[in-house]
Amino acid sequence: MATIHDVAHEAGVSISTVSYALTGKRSVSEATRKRVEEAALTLKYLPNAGARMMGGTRSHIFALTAPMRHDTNPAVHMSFVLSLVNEARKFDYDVLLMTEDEATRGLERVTKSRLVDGIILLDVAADDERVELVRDLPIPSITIGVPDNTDGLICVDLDFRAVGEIAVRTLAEYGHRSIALVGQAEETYGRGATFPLRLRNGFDEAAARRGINTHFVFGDSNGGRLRARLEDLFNKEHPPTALVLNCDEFGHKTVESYLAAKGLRVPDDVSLLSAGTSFDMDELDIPLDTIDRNY
Amino acid sequence: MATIHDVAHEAGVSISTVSYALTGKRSVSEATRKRVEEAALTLKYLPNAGARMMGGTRSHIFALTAPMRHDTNPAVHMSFVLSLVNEARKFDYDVLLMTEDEATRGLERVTKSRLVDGIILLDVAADDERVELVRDLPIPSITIGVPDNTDGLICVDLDFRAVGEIAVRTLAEYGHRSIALVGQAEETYGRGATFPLRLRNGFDEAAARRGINTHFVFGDSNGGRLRARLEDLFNKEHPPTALVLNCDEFGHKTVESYLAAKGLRVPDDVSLLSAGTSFDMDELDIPLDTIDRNY
DNA sequence: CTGAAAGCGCTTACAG
DNA sequence: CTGAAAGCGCTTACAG
Repeated sequence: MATIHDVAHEAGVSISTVSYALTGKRSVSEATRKRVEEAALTLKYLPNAGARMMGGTRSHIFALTAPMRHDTNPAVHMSFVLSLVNEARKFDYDVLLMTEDEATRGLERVTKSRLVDGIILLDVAADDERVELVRDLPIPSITIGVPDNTDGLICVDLDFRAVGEIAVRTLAEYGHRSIALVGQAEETYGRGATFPLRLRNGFDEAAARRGINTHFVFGDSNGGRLRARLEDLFNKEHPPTALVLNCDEFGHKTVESYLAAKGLRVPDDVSLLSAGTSFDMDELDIPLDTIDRNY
Repeated sequence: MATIHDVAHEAGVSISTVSYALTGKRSVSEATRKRVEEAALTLKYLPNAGARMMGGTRSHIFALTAPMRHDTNPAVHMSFVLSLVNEARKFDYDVLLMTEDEATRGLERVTKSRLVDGIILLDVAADDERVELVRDLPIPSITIGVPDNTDGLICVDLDFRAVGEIAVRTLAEYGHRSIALVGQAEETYGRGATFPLRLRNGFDEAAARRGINTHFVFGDSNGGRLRARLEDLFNKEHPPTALVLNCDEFGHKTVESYLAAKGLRVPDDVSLLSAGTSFDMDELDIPLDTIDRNY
C-alpha cells in the first residue's frame, strides 16, 4: 500500500503539501495540486484510515442503530438502512451497524473509542431509551422518528400527518364521503411508534374538516383476523367507498384478495389508496402511493 | 477521554505494561494486571480505535457486502445480517455495511485504506462478480453461499441438500408416497442462487431412492399465480398428500389459505412441512422447520 | 516481569 | 505558496 510519503516523493513535494492538496484544507497552487493528484492516482494511494482517525479528529464513520422489533417491517427497514449508507458515502462516510444487543453499551463503546463521529438512531419510539443515552454522548446524533422529549436533539421524519391529510383530500376530491383507514398492526401503536398515530391524526382531522365519515381497522399479519375486520367494516350501515391502506405488504394483498372474493371491483366499487408505506408494489394494482417529507 | 497514559499513571506502571495487561499479548504478573484493570475501569478507559489500527495491524472491523436483489427476502436477509454483527462482536469486531453501489470499488477502498481486516460476502451467487474481486485482495474474506469457482476461498452455507433430504425422509416415515415441493420464485433459480437448487436436488434424490412420487411448483409473490399452480397440482391424478414449503412467508400464507378454501385440513388431509426458510412462524400453523449446517 | 523508545501514517499549527 | 516537525495514542521489538 502506498503511503503519503510515496506520493510526496513521486510528486516531488512534502507530505504536508500532499495532505493539503488532497484534503483541500489549504490552498495549493494549481500546478502542484495536479501533480499530487496524478501521483496519488498512479500509486493508487488511499489514506490509511487509522492514521486519518488519529492525526485528524474525524473517523469518517457513523454508527447506525437499527433495532428489529417484532413488528418491524423488514423491507421498509432495509430500504432505510440502504439509503442511509448510500447517502453517507456521498460525504465520505462509512456506516457501522450496531445491533439491539449493543444498543446502549455499544454506543458508548464506539463513542469513547472515537470509532465513530456521529450516531444515527433509526425507528425512534416516543419513549426510546436510546435517546437519553445519546443526549449525554459528546458526539452529534440524529434520530429518525420523533421521541417525546426532543431537547437538544435533531429529529428527522417523514410527515405522516400530511400523508393522512393528503389521502383524505385526494379521495374527497373524487367525491368519497365514507373512507376507512386500514392502519398498522395494533401492537405497533402500542409500543410508542409515533408515525402511524400521526398519520391517523392527519387522516381524522382532514376528514372532520370536510364532514367525511371515517372508519378505522388495525392491520394484521394474520390474514383471517384482518379479513374478519374487513367483513365487519363492509357490513356496516354506511360502508366505506374508499380504503386508505397504511398496513404492510401482506395487508395490502389481503385487502385485495378480500375485495376480489367479495366481488368488489377496484376502483368501480371501492377505491384503494396506499399511504405512508414503502415497498415494491409490482404485484398489486393499487393506484397511488403518497409520501411527503419534512424536517 | 482517558488515554493509555492516564491508565499507566493511575496504575503506576508504564504504558507498555498497560497495553500488554489489557491485550494479554505478554504475560503480566497477577498483581499488576489487576491494578491495570482496575485503573482502566475507574477511568472508563477504552483504547482509541484509530491508534489501535495504526500501532497494531488490526482495525477490528469487518466489511459486510449484503446485496439486496429483487428477489431477496428482506426478513431472511436481515436475520443473517444481525446474526453476523452479533457474532462479530463476540470477537471484538464491528461490521461496516457496504451497499451494492459500492460492491466493487468500495471493497477495494476499505481494503487499501486498511479500514477493515476482512470481508464477508453475503448471498453469493454461482457467478458472483464479487468473488473475483476479493480473490485478489490482500485481506481474508469468506463467502456465505457457494460460487462455482471456490479456489482460494472459504465458503460457508447451510446444507440445503440435507434439508431437502430430511424433509423427504421425515414425510416418508409418516407414510407419504406423493410429495410436492413448493420452491422459491422462479427468478431466484434463474439468477444463480444455488441454495434452492441444492434443496431441490436433495429432495428429488431422497424421493427417488424411496420410490416416492414428487411434484414441484415455483413459489410466487403473486397470490393468484401461486393459487393457480396449487389448483393444477391438486387436480392431478396422484395429488400430493404432503407439501414441503421452501417458499417465503407470503407463500406459506397463500398455501394455508388455499388449503382452507379448498376444504383440506392440516394435517388430516394434507401434511405441511416448512423447510430451509427462516422467518417468524407465529402466525402460521406449520408443524416443523428444519435447518442443518455444514461447512 | 517490566520499561524506555521507536514507529505506525496521517493532520496541523508554526515558520518562512 | 510550501516545508520541517510535533503530535495524535497506540503496539511491539529491544533491553534489562
